[in-house]
Amino acid sequence: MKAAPLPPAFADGVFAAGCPSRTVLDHVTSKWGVLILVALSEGEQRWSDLRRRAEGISEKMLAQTLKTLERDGLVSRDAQPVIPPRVDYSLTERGYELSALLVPLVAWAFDNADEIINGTGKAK
Amino acid sequence: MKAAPLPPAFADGVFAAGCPSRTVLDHVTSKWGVLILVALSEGEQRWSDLRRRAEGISEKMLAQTLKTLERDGLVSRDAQPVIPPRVDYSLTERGYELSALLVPLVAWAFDNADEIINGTGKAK
DNA sequence: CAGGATCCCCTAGGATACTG
DNA sequence: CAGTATCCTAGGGGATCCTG
Repeated sequence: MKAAPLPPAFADGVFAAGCPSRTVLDHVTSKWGVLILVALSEGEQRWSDLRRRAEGISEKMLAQTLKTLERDGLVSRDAQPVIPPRVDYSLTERGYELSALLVPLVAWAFDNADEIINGTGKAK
Repeated sequence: MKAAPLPPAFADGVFAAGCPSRTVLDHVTSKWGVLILVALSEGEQRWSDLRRRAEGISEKMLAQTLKTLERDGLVSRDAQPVIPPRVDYSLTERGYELSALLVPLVAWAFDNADEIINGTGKAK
């Protein structure tokens, strides 16, 4: 099976141990990173929305993931000074760009999950 | 920022705790899974090639990653009964399909890594 | 409501040595 | 060459309690 590989320009760097892309990939493809990014691709959402949306996520991990993504400039945080507090999260332009790549990946995983995990038929 | 979200059909399942896609995503977006898949998108490669290519990977993790991907039907293993041993790895059709989604992601990470990590300007 | 702060566990992942 | 077998640890990630 031959393929559409990485442009040769990337071929060097991407596999290098010290390449910053390693870090970015780690953040972005972390257990919850993907889900949060994809969830936000549907538009601005509140903390509690995300908490319920990404079923199974702990408060700690939601906070941590959000903070990392914010530092990376992928997610923007809008805290409103009201009581009770209200904080909305949304994608930055760059985050949106990324989510456009992530959404097809997640959709693919969803489509193929059954066959991959349960070996339900080889057809495709 | 509004977006091209997941088709509503996926919206439910993907975020559910028990969804098999969680497992698939974990395998595929694992630290080394992405790199191996992308490396193989360039064509069949030997164990030792991959070991050198994915700079920093340990033998243990290479073996483990390859085995998981093989079980998932994404990578196929071709062991030739010669001395010294020679084993080639390549993508299955499904793995190839997946790599087509992964390659742009890695390329994006590579392009944006510097600005994300070092905050080198906001321009794009 | 939206988190911080703590404590703790588990396992992904590294290092090293050995083998068919 | 292409792995397995062991041992070991950093930190990803969960549970719980606290607060502006």
